Amino acid sequence: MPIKKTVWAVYHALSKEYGDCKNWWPADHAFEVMVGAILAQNTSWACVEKAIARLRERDYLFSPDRLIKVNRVDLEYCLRPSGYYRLKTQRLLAYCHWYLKEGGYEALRQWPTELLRVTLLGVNGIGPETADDILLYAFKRPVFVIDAYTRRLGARLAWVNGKPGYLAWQRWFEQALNLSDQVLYAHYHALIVIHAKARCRESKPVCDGCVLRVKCYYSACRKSEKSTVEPISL
DNA sequence: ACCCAGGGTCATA
DNA sequence: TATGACCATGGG
Repeated sequence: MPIKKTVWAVYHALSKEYGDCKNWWPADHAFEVMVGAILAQNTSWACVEKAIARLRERDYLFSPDRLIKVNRVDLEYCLRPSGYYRLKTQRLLAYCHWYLKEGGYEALRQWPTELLRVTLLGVNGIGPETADDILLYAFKRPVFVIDAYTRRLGARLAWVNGKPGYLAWQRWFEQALNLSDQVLYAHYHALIVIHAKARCRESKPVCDGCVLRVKCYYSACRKSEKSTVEPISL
């Protein structure tokens, strides 16, 4: 089987296992997605939800102009459960100021994806993955999100060689799928994360009569073991 | 007591 | 350009 076809095989297998992942990124509106994307940096979603709950209780989530007026200590208190709370308070405020300056969702939704992406990257605290989370789940743009799980999956299936950078990973997935589709990308990313968190121990066949298997990629390999990890045979 | 989380920035070499 | 320190709380 051609390597790139296996990308579709994995998608179909995971899709069969976990369904359509409807509303995997829970949020009432686009701005809430953006807040979640910043809070989720290197943090488990359960912790993010606690912070979101605190924000929602105080009715801070509805709009950025509400958020920037909040007392800083109060905002830090809300974000505490999500970790890096001082840092994330800073980042969230920086993001809100940029967002308002540019005219909010109705204005930004008109921007072409590439311009929106580079501008997002210019906001302090917004890196490539956070920017793509926002583009994909808030602005509904067809960008494939690359996170740690995606890299591990790609590495363990020997889809890639060496250590490509973020954009190279992204290009690889988008070209392998050969279909620029926001719904597909959102679904695939959700499936990768859900399957990782399931901590599936046993290798399992991805399709009938196909030797492709997916091992657990929840945690990173220890440095001492890195050289011993075998790529899954195809 | 570890290890890890739906990362990003900044200082060094 | 490529590592490393740092950010910080919470769950397994």
